[in-house]
Amino acid sequence: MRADLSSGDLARATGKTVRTVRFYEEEGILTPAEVSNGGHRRYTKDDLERLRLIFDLRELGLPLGEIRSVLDLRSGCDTAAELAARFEQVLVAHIQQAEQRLDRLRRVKRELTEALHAVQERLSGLTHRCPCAVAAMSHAPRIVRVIAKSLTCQHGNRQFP
Amino acid sequence: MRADLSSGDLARATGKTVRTVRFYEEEGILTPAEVSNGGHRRYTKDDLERLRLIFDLRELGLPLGEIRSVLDLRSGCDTAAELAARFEQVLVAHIQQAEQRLDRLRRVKRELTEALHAVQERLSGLTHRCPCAVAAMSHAPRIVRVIAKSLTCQHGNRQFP
DNA sequence: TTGCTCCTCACGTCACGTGAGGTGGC
DNA sequence: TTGCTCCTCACGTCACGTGAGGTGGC
Repeated sequence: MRADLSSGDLARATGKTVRTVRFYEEEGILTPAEVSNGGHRRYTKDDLERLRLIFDLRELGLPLGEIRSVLDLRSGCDTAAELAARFEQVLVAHIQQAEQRLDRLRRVKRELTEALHAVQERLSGLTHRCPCAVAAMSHAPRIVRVIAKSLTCQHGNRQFP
Repeated sequence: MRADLSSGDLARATGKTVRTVRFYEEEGILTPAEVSNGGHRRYTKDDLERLRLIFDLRELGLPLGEIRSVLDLRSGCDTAAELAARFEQVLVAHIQQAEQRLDRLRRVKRELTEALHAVQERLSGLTHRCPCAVAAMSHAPRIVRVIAKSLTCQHGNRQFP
């Protein structure tokens, strides 16, 4: 397999920086396939795939140490069967991590969306063109309540400028 | 409103550490409602809500600087209408952020799930009880391909121990 | 009075970012 | 030969973690 990708190519292909690629090398999780006489690194398509996997696992919130142990799954396994079992174990654990993150993110997105709708509905009425009116709603979304605490208007008991 | 929550209460209620709460105070985004004579902080229920919002926005990947500007939305707005407009703008932007994160996470989770199924299916057959057999599949999931690169077995051209 | 919690420094860490100054390669 | 990319230090930063040593409050 040809090693014809530079560190800049990896950075462009993944949307990250050259520094990040270099840092992963310092941490021992992505070694270039070749290094030229002048010190320029050369990577293969497989290295790019490995890098993409690293970013995927980072997206799940895994620290580099855990990612290293996933990538090094083989060492520490004496038989193919043991490797297969550990592989399955790792996959199940990280799918769970992904689910938990997804649940939290979905909840946050739902709250923000509810806030947006509440703000848009209330502000389309002409009577109260101030967010404090939205905050006064029963069951106003959290972000509306919190932002409203740090402000007031003529309808409240403090003054909005 | 009674300020009867300690920093430890906030930590317990959110599942984070006291140090994090203190750090947010250092950064000026969560000030205790009261401080006792002996220096002990006291927070209200509203402070807890504010803290929860901060964690929600952190979940979206917002840095503390941006969170500060969201919480300080009021300052810099001269009229209620301007505040409402900015509020809407911020909500739309952060809902988009959440969608992008959700998309990436869903993709990663799907890949891990496909990998798990591939590993389980292939390994239930008795012919090839080694993950290298899974990696040989057409369109094997990325994590399988990458892990397989750093290992081999009797079926490959290198040796699995 | 006894614990448990809380306090204040202050240094450590993780995952990079950001120049400064110099060289390689199509 | 001229740029553009890549290189190596090396210090900075962001969001906390982690003790050490001391005090507060039900």
